[in-house]
Amino acid sequence: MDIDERIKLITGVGEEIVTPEELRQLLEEKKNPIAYDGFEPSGLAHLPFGVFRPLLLKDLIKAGIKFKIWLADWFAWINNKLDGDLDKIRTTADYFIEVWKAAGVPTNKVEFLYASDAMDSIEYWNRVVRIAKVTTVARATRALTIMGRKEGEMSEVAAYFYPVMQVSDIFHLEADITQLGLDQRRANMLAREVGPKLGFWKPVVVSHHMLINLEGAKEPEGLTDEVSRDYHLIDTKMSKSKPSSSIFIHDTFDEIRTKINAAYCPPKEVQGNPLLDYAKHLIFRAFDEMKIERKEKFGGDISFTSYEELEKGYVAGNLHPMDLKNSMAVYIDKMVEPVRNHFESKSSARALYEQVKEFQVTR
RNA sequence: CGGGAUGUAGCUCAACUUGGCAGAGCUAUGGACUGUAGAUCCAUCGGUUGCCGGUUCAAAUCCGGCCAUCCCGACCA
Repeated sequence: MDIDERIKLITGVGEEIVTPEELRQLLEEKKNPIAYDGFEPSGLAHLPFGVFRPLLLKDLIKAGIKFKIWLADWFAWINNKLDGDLDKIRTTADYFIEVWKAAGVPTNKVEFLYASDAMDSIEYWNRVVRIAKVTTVARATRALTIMGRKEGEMSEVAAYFYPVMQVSDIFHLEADITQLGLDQRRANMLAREVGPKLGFWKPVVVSHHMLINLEGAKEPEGLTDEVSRDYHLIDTKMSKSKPSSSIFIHDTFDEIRTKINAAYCPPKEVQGNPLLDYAKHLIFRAFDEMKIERKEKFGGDISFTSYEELEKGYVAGNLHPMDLKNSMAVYIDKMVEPVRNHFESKSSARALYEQVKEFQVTR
């Protein structure tokens, strides 16, 4: 595969790439550059994690990327996920791996690493301190939004370890590319700034889209300061901790249909519309065509072969929200089904699922 | 260790001074209106008033003790 093809694949994954020029240069230098994404093992797997992420990964692997999955157990601990109980977090990490296997992630091409395995390394902490020493308190404070919490929710000094440790991870994992969600932008930018100062490299940042939650992004473009934009993203993204506005890989077809039906979906409007968001980032990434069945009185069946075509039809009013919803439930169910089934049929997977589900309830 | 403040519905808070059926807003749920959702209107759910005891016919309210959180100070560095 030539460089242009590889770039095309990676560009398709990145909603933002810093910088495209550096990406090209990297691909020219390395046949198999290393990329990573980190996850706090917290609750049950939802669409962004169990469906979307594996889809992106498929293209990255195709492009020759060597991918490292960072199970950020210590980070979940710092962030008080699952009562800050490291045992529960470790169990959830194992469940996460199981989700990915079920989702068809080739485990021979992806490396799973636990953060806690690196924590007894003096080099790691030496690096953390060096990063902390070239980072101002103000800068670290701004980066705290990567924890997905707002200012009032954080009161522990431990939070300040989070961004510097995350930057340290990048160099620990020897990542040429940081391929995380757009909400992790601040840590990655910090790494680019700090890397060269400390004799490391400047990672290329390929940030993927954040799927929006079922309630939609209703706020009318608060173009104010950067922090409130971060907050807006935190409020808008599909989050495991807000079950009512998320779809999980364990949801039955009926549950999916009910949730989709209750989703925010203003007619003819694209901005902040979760249904259009899923069509673009899930359906057309996985399928070549989206078929929509309608009764004759509503215009009869219709089919779209690209997102652009669908969006055009929606804006023009040729596609009613309810028809889109009905079809969406079927397609999402199709995507979730293999993962859901895996946890139904394989007993060891089911046991993990049951445990993690318990953690949710206890919370 | 000491001083102060706070603790009431899932969330934000009223009611405490002067004891008398524990309330509002938001959220949630259900209807109305829309061929979805949202918005709007209507209705409903929601409570061991942090815990234990005391005074009283009657305690969220007054008194005592305890617990938790926050602020300030001291001790120790």
